[in-house]
Amino acid sequence: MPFLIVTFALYHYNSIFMSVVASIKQAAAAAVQALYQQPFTAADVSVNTTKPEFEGEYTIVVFPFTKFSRQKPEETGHALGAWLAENHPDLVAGFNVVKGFLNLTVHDQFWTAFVQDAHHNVHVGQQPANGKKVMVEYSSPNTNKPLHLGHLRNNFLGFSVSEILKANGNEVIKANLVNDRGIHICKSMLAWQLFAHGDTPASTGVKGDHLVGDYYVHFESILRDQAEPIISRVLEGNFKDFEGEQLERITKLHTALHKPEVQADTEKSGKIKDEIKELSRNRTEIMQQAKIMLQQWEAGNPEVRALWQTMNSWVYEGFEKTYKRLGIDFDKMYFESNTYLLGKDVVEEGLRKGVFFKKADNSVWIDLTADGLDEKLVLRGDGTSVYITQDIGTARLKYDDYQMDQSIYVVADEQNYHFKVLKLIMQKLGEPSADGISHLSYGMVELPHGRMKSREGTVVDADDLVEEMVSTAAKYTEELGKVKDFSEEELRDLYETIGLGAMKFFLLKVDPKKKMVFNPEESIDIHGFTGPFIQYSHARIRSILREFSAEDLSSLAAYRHTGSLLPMEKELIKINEQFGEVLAEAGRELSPSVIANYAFLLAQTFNSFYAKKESGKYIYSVRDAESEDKRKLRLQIASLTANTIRQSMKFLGIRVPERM
RNA sequence: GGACCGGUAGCUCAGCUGGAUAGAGCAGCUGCCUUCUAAGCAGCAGGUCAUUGGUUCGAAUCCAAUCCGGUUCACCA
Repeated sequence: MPFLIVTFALYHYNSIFMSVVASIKQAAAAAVQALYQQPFTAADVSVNTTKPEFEGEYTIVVFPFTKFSRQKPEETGHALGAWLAENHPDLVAGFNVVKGFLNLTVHDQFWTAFVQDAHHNVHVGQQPANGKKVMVEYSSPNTNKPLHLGHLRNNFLGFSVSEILKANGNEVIKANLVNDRGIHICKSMLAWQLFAHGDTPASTGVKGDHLVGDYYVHFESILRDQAEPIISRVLEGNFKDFEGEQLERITKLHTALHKPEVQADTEKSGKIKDEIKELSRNRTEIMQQAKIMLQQWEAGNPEVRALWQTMNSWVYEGFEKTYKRLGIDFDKMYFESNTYLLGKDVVEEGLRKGVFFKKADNSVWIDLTADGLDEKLVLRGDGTSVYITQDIGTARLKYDDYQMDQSIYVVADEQNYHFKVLKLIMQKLGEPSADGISHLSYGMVELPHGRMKSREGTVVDADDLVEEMVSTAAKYTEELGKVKDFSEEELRDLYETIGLGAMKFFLLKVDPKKKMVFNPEESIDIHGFTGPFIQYSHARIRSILREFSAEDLSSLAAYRHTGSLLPMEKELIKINEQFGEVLAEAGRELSPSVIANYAFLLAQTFNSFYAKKESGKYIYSVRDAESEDKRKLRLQIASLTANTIRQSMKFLGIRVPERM
């Protein structure tokens, strides 16, 4: 019979302990093997938390066992419960069976041992190193404009997932692939050249990324002005702005637009109009100039390169400030100006291997129709790269740099198709990095009135938003007046902690794959399922602990409660004990929202514990506990809860204050 | 049209590897500050889990079909 490792000795914070749920599962699997000689593993056992109306903490569903027990569910439950109570008396103190559910009462000693060892353990719930290396690429901004709301979800997700993976024992490399070249930055450069009269961040006092972004906006407005007459000419049937292939295309579009079936279909006609717009924009003088500038950049024109260097450096200075304020960091920066030519050699190899094929115009393709996708271009006829070519090359570069087991791309769900294709191509090429590629796809952040559109000026700027969140936090805090003795510096730090906490929590509490609506009023809320609620709960616990001396608190490490536990004492310890499982699940699912939900439950449970009143008395009072033993136990529980809240928020990238 | 994602309370979301009477927060309504921090707590009210069918001891959860919303299917990045 396989013996089980469920002893108190395991509860030492530098050793790996098994969670209660895992222990129960393993014990139950052993029970089934012993009682019914069935090969049953822990993973096959379904364990739930016991509903409050029944006695016990965890419940084993026994229906699956009745197949081979050949007994009624009740009888099977009793047999299983009796076996567990006899063979694991340390774990199972008692049981009852209701229909097909075996409710187990975990031995109080299990809980008290956990509190003793975990209450001051800053590594609670974490896993030791597992030897796996994971790269998380996130943020990946363009250098022509400042970060916006969409980037915030990306940044917080990427950072949080990285921290969660670290806590699960992985070595994590946080990477940022900056899109620092291309037509977009040339637009900013050109507009700056034409209109800035030499203005710099230093001369204007404008943050670098915003200054560059302002000229991008300037470019776009001029482009709009120049494109308008061309568009109207086209709509009137005057194509004098076009020649060659473009003329052919625009003529076709114009004809199509006037077909009655297209006129009736607003979606179709809208698409055609969009294409006409796009073609017209390309014919404007300013766009032509920008394109020339891009060619000069590619040819290495020293003046263009110098301007590019300068303006990018302004942007990086701005980004640096924003990242720092957000509490976001990276281990490795990649720049597209270094990677945009990569991938062509891989395509050559693929061509030789027969993974790709050439068309008559010399363009290179891959046929993915067998995989339910389309044919996909990987190299243009003139030998230049497309988006995916770069990504193929960059994937190889990253792997050459780090040989990681997994490479996670934090990118919005618009690009699901792209990453599916990328992984497939890498697999067909037999690249060692292929199987580790995964796309952490997240839904777009929308505003109450719809999607953000930069051309319509509905983009929410990240810096502005942070500023607004922080000042709102300041306003609330001042109204409550609880920290009047704080210094200027302490106050500023507190406002940052709360404002950013509210924003990060708001963006992380929802399942990443769901698109979300960003409602400014709700995101600033501090009540209910919010960051500040959890921060407040932490501050309150710290305030309780502050009543006790350092000696009092340090003596807790040697204390183990031996009496029985009251219901909410047990409940709180139980929830704290689940943190390890929660952290593991968040790692498996790459989902910070799992932790956000957990942290809220924990804070909420503590608040109930704190406020529980019977006949006018606070029955879980720490200070006025009914005995010295209970006082110590509750100090441990309070300390444990503050610790778990702090840790869980840390994995979301959110700080918790001592007072607020 | 194909592929992928979503549809759970008035609103925003948990729950989805099948388990007991579907949970939170917000908004609405009641109470509770001579309290270890009321940014809190306790309670009331609010549901055809998009629809239909199937699988089984058991379905919000799995399967199929349908309906609605989104994204995508560029020699843009």
